[in-house]
Amino acid sequence: MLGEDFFRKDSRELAKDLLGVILVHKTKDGTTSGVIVETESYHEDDEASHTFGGKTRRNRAMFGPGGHAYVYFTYGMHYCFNVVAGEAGVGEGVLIRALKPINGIDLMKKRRNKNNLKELCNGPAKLTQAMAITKANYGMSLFEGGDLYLKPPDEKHTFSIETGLRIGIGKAQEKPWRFWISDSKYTSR
DNA sequence: ATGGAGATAGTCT
DNA sequence: GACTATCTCCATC
Repeated sequence: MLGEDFFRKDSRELAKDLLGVILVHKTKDGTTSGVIVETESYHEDDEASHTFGGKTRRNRAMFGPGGHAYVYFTYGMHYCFNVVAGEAGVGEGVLIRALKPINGIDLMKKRRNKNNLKELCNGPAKLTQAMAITKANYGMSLFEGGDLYLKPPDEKHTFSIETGLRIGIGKAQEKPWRFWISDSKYTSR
């Protein structure tokens, strides 16, 4: 499992470091996991960030210390999962946008009601559905032995990282703060 | 392959 | 009361 220090860095740096990392969630129905292949960074100076206007009830987890989960509910039906970055007091984090499924694929198919492997986790709200991440995971630590955690890749594999414009936001779209593994077939677009 | 509308509810002004 | 860090379905090309 990745330790606390891994998360104590700038959100843009963390967004790149999270690519290739494995996200694991254990539930009573089984365990699901996948390789992170697409991320987006958000911080306080970013007009599009939930933390841009300061601390509120909804975003308070992002102002906590790095390595915790920030889960938000949006569009009346979707959850999205973020990894909080940096030091306590700074509101920054990384949105996990897409995964390559590894374990618990049958469970993911059942939860998503889809059979195509590429359709299971190729979007921020899709992966939370496939892995059963909800507001119950809000604020949870990702490095203290809980059911939701991150671990380094099994094997050292090399890949190149591409950077580009963010997706699905109204403000500050022009900021190149989306990162993905360039040859992955499991990204959101 | 691409595009638009609708669903649906929590959060903030 | 408006907006949303989205997805799915159905239309048309």
